[in-house]
Amino acid sequence: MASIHDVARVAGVSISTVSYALSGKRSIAESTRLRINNAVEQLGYRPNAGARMLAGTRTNIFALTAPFHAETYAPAHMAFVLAVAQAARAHDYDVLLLTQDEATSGLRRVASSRLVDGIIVLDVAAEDDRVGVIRELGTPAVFIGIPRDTEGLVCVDLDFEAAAALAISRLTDAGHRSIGLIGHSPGVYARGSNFPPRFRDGFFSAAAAEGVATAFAMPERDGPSVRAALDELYRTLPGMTALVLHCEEAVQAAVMDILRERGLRVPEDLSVISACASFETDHFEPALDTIPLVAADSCTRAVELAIEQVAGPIAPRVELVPPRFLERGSIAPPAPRR
Amino acid sequence: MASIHDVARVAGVSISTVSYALSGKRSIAESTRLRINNAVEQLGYRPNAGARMLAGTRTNIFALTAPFHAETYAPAHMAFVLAVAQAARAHDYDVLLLTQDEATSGLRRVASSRLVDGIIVLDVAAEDDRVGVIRELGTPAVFIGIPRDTEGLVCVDLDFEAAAALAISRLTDAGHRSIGLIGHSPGVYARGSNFPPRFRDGFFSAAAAEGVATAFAMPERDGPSVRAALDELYRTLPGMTALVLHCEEAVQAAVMDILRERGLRVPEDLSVISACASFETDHFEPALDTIPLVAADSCTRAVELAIEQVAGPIAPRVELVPPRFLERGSIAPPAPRR
DNA sequence: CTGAAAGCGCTTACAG
DNA sequence: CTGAAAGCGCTTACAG
Repeated sequence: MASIHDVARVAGVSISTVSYALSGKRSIAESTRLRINNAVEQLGYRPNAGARMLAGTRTNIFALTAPFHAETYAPAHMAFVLAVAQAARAHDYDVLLLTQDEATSGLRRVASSRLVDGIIVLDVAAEDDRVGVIRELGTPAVFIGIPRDTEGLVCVDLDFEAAAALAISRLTDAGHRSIGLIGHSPGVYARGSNFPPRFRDGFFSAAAAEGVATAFAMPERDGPSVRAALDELYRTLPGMTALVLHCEEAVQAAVMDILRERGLRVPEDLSVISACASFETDHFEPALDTIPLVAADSCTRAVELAIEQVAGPIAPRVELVPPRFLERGSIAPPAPRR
Repeated sequence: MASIHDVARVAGVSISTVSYALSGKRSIAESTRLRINNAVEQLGYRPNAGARMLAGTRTNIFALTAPFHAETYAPAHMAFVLAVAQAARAHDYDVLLLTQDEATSGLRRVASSRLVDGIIVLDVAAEDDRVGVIRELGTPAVFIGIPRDTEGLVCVDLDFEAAAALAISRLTDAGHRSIGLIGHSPGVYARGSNFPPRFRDGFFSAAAAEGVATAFAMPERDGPSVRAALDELYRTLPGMTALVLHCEEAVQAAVMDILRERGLRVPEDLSVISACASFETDHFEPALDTIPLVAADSCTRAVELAIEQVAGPIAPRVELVPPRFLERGSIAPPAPRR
């Protein structure tokens, strides 16, 4: 494997000139740069990663801690993992994957061995063991999600409260006064994941502010459970004219199937919004108005903030990404009572 | 951050003794070892990762190339990614995640910069660009999956052909002579992923060898498409008494729903086997006999083979993991024709 | 059982 | 615009 000495010899310069030419950290005569580039090309030279880490001030690796539990919804989880990896690569960073059985010890290990420059934290729980470890380590870190105590932390996330309020306001604008919410399974809330309660609470408080009647159900992902959830909503809210879905793709699909099966038309008989889903919602029949959870939005910003921290300390903060609304025609004025 | 020199000073020994004490590569007097361990503890010493990479012969990092496409089934993909990460950690290896937009260039980058000791390849296509790059690089690599041309490669995978044959033989043992197969969506086969055709072809050839009548359908994941697939199977195979499912969880769930809805009892009216699924199948009603795709099996073995290769070249090979059968009572003798 | 020293391949002040 | 050299923090022959 060619080293920087080989390149220097072939190009007829010193190794420091090669290093500076490649890093761009000082100006190099055009002719010199050309000879160096030719030598690099000819030898297939790539700087040794270990030597760079040791001599330089950074490793160009971020740790990604993304615990995966029984309740984790794989497609959304995957979308965030990939979005982090892609955002990192855009800044010449690689991503080291840490698993849940090493959640806190893995952070200690990679940070104190200087294997990584910083940490991106996914799947944040309200009470999250990783918070304490990261405070203690002092390593640059960004949370994608919001723990209960954000003291001293840098956090980025979709504004789930605002997303819920946006759903409510779109529906009230159309005249709806009785709105149901289908959330995740009870296990997801019990697990302590940070965003489902944020959406739920945002939903209830926005609805209360508007004086709107609400009902809430948390089905499991099987058909019978979804059917029961819909029954429950109609029972507690007989005049329900609109429905907000904040749940997995399979559950949303099941809801649409069941509505169709019962002859309930969307939006004529029921207006429906899909909120904070990380999957496409335009293949539903009909396509649903959606407030998307765009993994790339939060992850791109998280990587930027991590890189800022590598350069030097920044002020702790909680950055909320404003929700967007994609209109597809699944909202209509409420039908007269049947 | 404490260095090996600090440890040596506190313990009153040379740095080489510290290094050997920690690596266990030569015997150390009990009293010396104790002083060193105390110093390590007291200083919170962790060897610098970059220095180890540079001075040592290995980085203790594997690259994991796991491209993710529109057709990728996230839960299975995730299961394999995690299984690789866990298996790697069990051997003190970390995992660097490579994304699809850098599939081949990323391999070149991490291998020739000596950032990783080897490569684990997931989501292998029959014709896979990564095969050529890996042959050319000569870096230790293990494919989890089997490309068309395995010349010079080390591959591990579940024996999908044997799994299909096992499904057929269990059903023929019970007396079935007309067996349907519900496979993945056509896009999965078109994408060139290696295992779906292996299962399908194994199914057809085992059935042919037994003189069994077959039918095959490839639904999309929506309810209507699954319904149509079942209709198609019953139309082409009116005497169908058994069904093999080799498809996503949502599709398997939909099949069970539709059977129930049509009053078809499992196993009394139809025997069903779930084959090569990486998710649990015991929550179905009834629980299904299953030939599981156990991510940990292939991934553990893949990591072992990668580590062997780091120590020195090994013979190219294709290792097939034999399928297992989990009996749960969803097979019965065929019912008399209705 | 232990130590002194070379060397891994870079980066970056220091010097001109 | 360029070079000689120190140093990053380890591992590992070499020597005793």
